Amino acid sequence: MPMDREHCIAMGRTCVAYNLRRASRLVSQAYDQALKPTGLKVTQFSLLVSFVLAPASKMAQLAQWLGMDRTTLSRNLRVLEKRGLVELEQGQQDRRELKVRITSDGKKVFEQATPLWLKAQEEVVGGIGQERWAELAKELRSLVSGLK
Amino acid sequence: MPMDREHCIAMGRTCVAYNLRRASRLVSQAYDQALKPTGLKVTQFSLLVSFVLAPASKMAQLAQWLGMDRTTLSRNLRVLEKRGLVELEQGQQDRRELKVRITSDGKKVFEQATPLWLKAQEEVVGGIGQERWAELAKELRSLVSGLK
DNA sequence: CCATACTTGATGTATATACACGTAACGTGA
DNA sequence: TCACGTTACGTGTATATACATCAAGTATGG
Repeated sequence: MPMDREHCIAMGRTCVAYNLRRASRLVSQAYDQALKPTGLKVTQFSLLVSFVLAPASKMAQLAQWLGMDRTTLSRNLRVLEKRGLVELEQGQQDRRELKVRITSDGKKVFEQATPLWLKAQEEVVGGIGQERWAELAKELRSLVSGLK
Repeated sequence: MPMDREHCIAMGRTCVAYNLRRASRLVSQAYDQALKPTGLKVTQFSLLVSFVLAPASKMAQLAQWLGMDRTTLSRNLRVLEKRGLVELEQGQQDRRELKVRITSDGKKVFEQATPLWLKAQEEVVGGIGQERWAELAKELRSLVSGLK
């Protein structure tokens, strides 16, 4: 395998991991900046959204849905728990299970964060327009639908 | 700001940060898996590519190009340096500057990694096809071109 | 020449991420 | 009922990421 300049340029332009990671670094920074008044990072905001969508869901299930390792979700949850934004409850039938629920404090912060999220969203999407982003998002989901 | 189900579904489908982060988690896992025999993660492979492309470049410059915080690059470099894949050299004129150069060991690992990278690349891109990915990548770059 | 502002990179701290491995609880067949 | 495999989650460890802050070198106006 050659290591010449042309080859490296081609890899930089085409590598899916590199291009996605770079984009997500930059985009996450924009959202984190916007959410700063709430003390939330966009990762945490996304988790709150998923708890509202799927209340009292099991962690493994949630992790699968988020395309995230179980243990990653576990640790990300602890951060929100420490801040009192979510509660973990042991399952009734199966005592191994942990159900996650957003607290009233969590709801408050979430509602405070939503307009800030929207501002970041508009700023970022504004670069290419909603239609192009909708198409892009669809393609992205298609790209990763076969993985894992 | 409402917190109803519809709203949350819409946020999940449209949030740029969430969709990019999710995609990059899944994609990175695929590449990391493929690169495992080399002990490299795809982030490290990408760094090696950039050192070949821009030999002896300054860290701040490189970080800017990679859309990465200076301090992130600094720490990621240390990992490669510990493994002896890159060397850091103090600048001649400006003693603050650090120039990064890939070592011969680094080249060896890079050449070993390249066919494995290609395999992951084909697996991931295969899901949608090269043309659609090329278009997608262009849109992605356009999306983030205004940030930072 | 020097005080000061600016540049370059490193450190402290915190979160995000995943793999390998460990532990407790559940289910099941003998 | 109990031994064993399976399932659900946590821990240890390592890397990735960024912000706030610090230290040192450089540039510049006086």
